[in-house]
Amino acid sequence: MDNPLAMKLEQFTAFTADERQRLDELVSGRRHTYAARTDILVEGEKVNEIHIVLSGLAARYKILADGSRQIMAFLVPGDICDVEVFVLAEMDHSIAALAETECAVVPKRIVESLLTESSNLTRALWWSTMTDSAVLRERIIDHGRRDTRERLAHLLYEILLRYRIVGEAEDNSFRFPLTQEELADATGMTPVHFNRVLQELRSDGLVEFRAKTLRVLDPVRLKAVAQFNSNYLHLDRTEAGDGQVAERAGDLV
Amino acid sequence: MDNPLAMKLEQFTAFTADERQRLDELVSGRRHTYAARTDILVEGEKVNEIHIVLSGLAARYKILADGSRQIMAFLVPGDICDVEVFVLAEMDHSIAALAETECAVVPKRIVESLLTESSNLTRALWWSTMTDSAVLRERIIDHGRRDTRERLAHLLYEILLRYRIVGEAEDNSFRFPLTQEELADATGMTPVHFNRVLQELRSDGLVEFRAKTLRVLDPVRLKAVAQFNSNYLHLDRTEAGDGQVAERAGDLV
DNA sequence: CGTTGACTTGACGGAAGTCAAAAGGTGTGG
DNA sequence: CCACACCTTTTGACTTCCGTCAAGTCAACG
Repeated sequence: MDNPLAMKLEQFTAFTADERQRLDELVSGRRHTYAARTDILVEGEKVNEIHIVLSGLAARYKILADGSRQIMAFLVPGDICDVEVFVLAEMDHSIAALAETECAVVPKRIVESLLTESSNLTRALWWSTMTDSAVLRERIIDHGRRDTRERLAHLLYEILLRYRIVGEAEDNSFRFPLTQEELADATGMTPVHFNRVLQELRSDGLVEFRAKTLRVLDPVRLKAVAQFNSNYLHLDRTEAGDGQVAERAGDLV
Repeated sequence: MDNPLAMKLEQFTAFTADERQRLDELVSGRRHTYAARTDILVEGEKVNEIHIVLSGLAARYKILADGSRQIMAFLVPGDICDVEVFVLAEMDHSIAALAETECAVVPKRIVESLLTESSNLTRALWWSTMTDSAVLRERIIDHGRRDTRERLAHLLYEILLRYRIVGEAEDNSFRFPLTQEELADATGMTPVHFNRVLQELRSDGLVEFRAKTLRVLDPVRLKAVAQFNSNYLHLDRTEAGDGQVAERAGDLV
């Protein structure tokens, strides 16, 4: 099986055969499959393993007092659910599997020993954490200063790139198994209004979203509508020095 | 002079005399004072030092194509502007001093060597980074699912706690030198609407904001209005085992 | 005393929320 | 294999919150 974590981290740096093997060991140990709409981690939980998404789709979320939910981030294959376990006492938010989701479950001491052995892997993990933060910041911009149409376009374009990186959207079409209500919870809209905005993007010929599959029909115009600038995803791999740009994300960056 | 970085990190763990001295060295080297409304770092810049805010107030922001600005985070004394320099090629957003702001400017190799020497300091830096992410997530919730009144209350209460941690808001009152327009850019409102929301909080006897000073008149009710739960700031210092809870933030947590 | 920048107020418009119901899909059990 | 229940998506009518535009006040400062 391919290793989405390694595929993602290769956007940052090249690995030696040994490092690559370490990354493979990381995802080839214990695994757990979470059913659709079940929690992987809940707010307040003390965690002793890290969870790496291998397939499926998960989301960080919080439920407020009035029952409303905000999804703060999506976790696609290759994403790590809980790097914070190394230093934080307990989860400050929950993570749910939106569809059936398989995770590698790695005891934190395994990761710790791996980090002391390879500074390159340590740096790759830092890179992953820093880009996760950049994605959160971009979400704040989405909510604060982009109208709902731009906001949805921006989120979908980002998701497209992230799926491309792990090789799951070769033809700009990928399995995206969630409901409009869940996307509304991520974009800060009501389901009703979300539906109207989605219909706009559809009738403009930008995207198609049917049967749990998202197809981006016109990436160039979608990117323009979103005023998307991919710099915050840090896909340029400058260290490599070979001028190679975001291999798998391709011309969309 | 006191060391706001150390004060903040002590919320996470206790330091040995040696570690404490290392932290003091960190802020006692080269310094730079930035005038109000000048950039500390700009998007696209390649950075080779880290900047630690010692006094004043700064903000992470991005300007969009239509000229609107979104402030994604405030940087108060003790906050680090750019941990990402260790792995990211260039800044994906800008940081501006909102008031006159003094920063410690530390070459990144100094920090790197410090991190290899003390795993406790490394963990403290991780804690700081992870809580920064948690703050970003909370901002997403603010924008996505809280109305403007709750959103402003939430932001102000968080800022109050963060100033208390570094010893600058003993009496729930602190210097907060920015304009309503800047706060509007942080809360995703127009200046006009921001002004009305602020007036509401004022007339409810919750806060006072005059002469660049914010005074929280009724922290208990402000916290209730914001539906504030401080868990995401991770001020509990569980490792210490002495049951000591958020010393300087005190009863507000 | 006039200029400037920040704050405030009012009137109005529009984007998004709310409420309610209908239509379309999907899975399950009889 | 159909019927039913249930969930998701869609549509319509109405409301509300917030943005927009414009003018006016106020304090600081040269």
